[in-house]
Formats: sequence, structure tokens, C-alpha cells
Amino acid sequence: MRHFSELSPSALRVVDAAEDLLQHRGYNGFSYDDVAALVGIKKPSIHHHFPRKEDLVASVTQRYSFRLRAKLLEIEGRTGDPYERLVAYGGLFEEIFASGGKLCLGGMLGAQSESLPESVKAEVKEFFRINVRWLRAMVTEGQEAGIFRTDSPAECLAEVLLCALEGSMVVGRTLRCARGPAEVGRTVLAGFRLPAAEGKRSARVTRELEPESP
Amino acid sequence: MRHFSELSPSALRVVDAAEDLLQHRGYNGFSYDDVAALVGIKKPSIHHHFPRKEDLVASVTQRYSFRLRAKLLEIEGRTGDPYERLVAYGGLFEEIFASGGKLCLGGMLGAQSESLPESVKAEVKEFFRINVRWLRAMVTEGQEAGIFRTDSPAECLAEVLLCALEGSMVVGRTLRCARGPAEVGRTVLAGFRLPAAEGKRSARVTRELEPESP
DNA sequence: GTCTATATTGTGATAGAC
DNA sequence: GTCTATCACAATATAGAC
Repeated sequence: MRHFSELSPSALRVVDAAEDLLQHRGYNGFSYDDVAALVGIKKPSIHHHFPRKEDLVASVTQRYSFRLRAKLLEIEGRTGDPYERLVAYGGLFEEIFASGGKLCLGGMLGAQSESLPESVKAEVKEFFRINVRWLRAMVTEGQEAGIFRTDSPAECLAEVLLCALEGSMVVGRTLRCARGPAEVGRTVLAGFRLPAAEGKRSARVTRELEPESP
Repeated sequence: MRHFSELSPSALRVVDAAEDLLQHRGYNGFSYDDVAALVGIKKPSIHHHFPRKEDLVASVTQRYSFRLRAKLLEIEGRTGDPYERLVAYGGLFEEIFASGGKLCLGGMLGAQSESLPESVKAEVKEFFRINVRWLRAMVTEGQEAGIFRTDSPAECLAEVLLCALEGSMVVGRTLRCARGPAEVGRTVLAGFRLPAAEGKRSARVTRELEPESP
């Protein structure tokens, strides 16, 4: 697959439109006609940029993961405290959800996993791996700093936060009175903290993240 | 809509097949032909029982909620301890997920909410309401018994557990190494408990659930 | 209740002109 | 890059016989 950084301006507008449609309606919930209508060109022009739907959605997901990495880096630059970083991470989900009730692209495609072409499934898997890897590193820092519980492995706490945030969008989309991702995230994180750590900040915040290649 | 208890044996087999397809592939991920193939009859016979897809899926969801109510009652009969009850609740999600990687029907349809007919959306909403109402009652009992944190409202903790369990199926379906719903549920619940309450059981377990009508 | 046959529309995709 | 025209097929849905 061509990397999205090599896409033409027109192709990028197609990716923008497809991303929005995907987050609202899922893989089987939008058509090339829908994309064409949003972009303001005709259906065959979409096929010119992305011959198959599979190509288009894989590109959208690839860019989505790239942007996630940038946001995680931005959070790392904003604060060194692992707890604050995880709160900010929940803010990413809140931001998406508040922007018109969109679902996380990973959550939407993950739910529809069994209807997806392999290439798309692989991109979704990579998206979740990026999340879990980063979260695990943050939780590990918090545990080593003595502010997080250690009765569960870091990876388990990491996945719990991810699952709760993904789920909060699914439930919140249907149940009007439901909490948003930000509040769900804060509540989950409160359960991670050791009672003695209330108000405490991490002493060791400069530890580098492990490199991304497995 | 006709109540599912009045459905003929043939119609029930249609509902069975549609439920399975819905949990695997979602609303736009299956067709009347798929249902017909599973049941072993032809497409127009499906239309005879459920004229529109909307009718079929609404019936599936209605029955799904009914069965949930039965399972919640069964849990209440099994143990009086609110913590144990919530662990058993997580077991319901584990059971679904372990049964061929199915998603919770509510989670699947909730994600695709914006592609659903109104009648189906209403049934999904009711499904989530049943969950949250029951969970809130259990959490409240745990709080009053002094085993759960009270720094968050019962409804907030209730929604966190629901969201984490729904999310665990979405993430777990894509990420092979992910925790299952049961472990996610137990980890969330560990975060609900007050440190002093470790090993403690609720003293007051006979409180009735509030009636279902709001 | 089930079937064959058919209508209608939508959808992913291609050919080929500009 | 974009278009018109078109294809092949799948999907929801209906008519009417058995």
C-alpha cells in the first residue's frame, strides 16, 4: 500500500471524507457514492485514487494510527507525570466523541472486524497495538513511581483503560445520559491509584519509551 | 411490534440465525440470504415472518434484552453479595465472547447506531438502560455495605464497568493477546473496592432492587 | 409456511473520452 | 484528475402459486 504521505491533495480530501463516514457509520455503512458526494466529485474519481474500498479504508486507518502517534508524542511533551498523561489520553477520546458523536475508528472497525478485508484488519490491529504499548509504558512508570496499584500487571491495567474508553463511546452514542469518555477515563484511573498516592506526583518521569519496533 | 413470545417455531429459528449473524457481522454485515442459508429456507420465507429487516432485528434485540433480564435474575438467585454478583455479570460477557468471538449484541448495534432504523435504536437503548439500572443498584449496595469506593456516584462506577466490558469484546476481537471480558471485569472491580474491604463481604445483601419502571 | 419469479435499488468496480 | 456510461452483482422487498 502506498504511504499516505505520498497522496495527492485530492486523494487526501477523499481520505478525510472516508474517515468521517467510517467513524459515523462503519465499513459497510458508507459507499463510494457517499464519499463522492462529500468531496464534490464523482464516484469513478474516487476509484481513480483508491481502486478498491479496501485500499481506501486501509489508508484511512494507516493515517489514523500515524496521527495517534503524533498525539501521544504531544502528550509526552506536555507533561512528564504518567497519571496526567493518562488523563490526557482519555481526553483524546473525549475530543473525538465530542466532535459530533464520532466513534474511535479503531473501535468501530474492531467491532466490525469479521466483515473486514485482511489488509484493513491488520491496520486496526496495529492501531490497538500502538495504544496498548504506550499505555503499558505509562502504567509501568506509574507503578514504579508508587502511585499505581501493582496487583495487576501493567498491561492489564493498560487494556482496562483502553477498553473502558472504547466502550464509553459505544455506550455513550446510544445512551444519552451516559458519561463521556473523559469522565469514564478519570474514574478508571482513580481505581488505578494507590490510596497513599493521592495528590502525589511521579518522582521518575524522564524514562524513555521503549522503541516502537517489537 | 409483535412480542417474541408469540413467534412461531419457524420464526424463532430465523431470530436465532439473525442473532448469531448480528453478533458476528453487525446490521449491515448480513443479508436475508445469509439468514435463509442458515435456517435452510429461502429468502421470501424470511420476509414472510419479518417483512422488513428492521422488524427482524428489533425482535432479535427485544429477545436479547429479555434473556439478559433472566440472567440477571439468575445471578441474584445465585449469590447475595454485590461484589460476587458483579463478577458474575462480567462472566456473562465472557460467555458470549468465548462462544466463537461473538460481540455483545448491544455493543455491536450501539457502535453502528447511526446506521440503524429508529425502532432498532430504541431497543438497543432499552438494552443499555437495563444494564445500567441493574449495575447501579449493585454498586449502590456495595457502597452502602462499605466495600466500594464512594468518591464516584454509583451510576458512574456502573457505567465504567459496562463500558470496560463492552470495550473488552471490541478490542479482544482484534488483538489476539488482549485480556478477555472476565479479566477486564475483575480488574475494574478491584479498582472499585476500598482497601479496607479486601476479603470482606457485604453485611446487607437482602435489599430489593428498585422496580424497573423509571 | 414455503416456494419461484421478479422488481427495484444500491454498490463496488471498469472502460474510455476529455 | 475528472467525467459519462456501463457492468455485474447483491440487497431489500413484493406478487402470487402451492
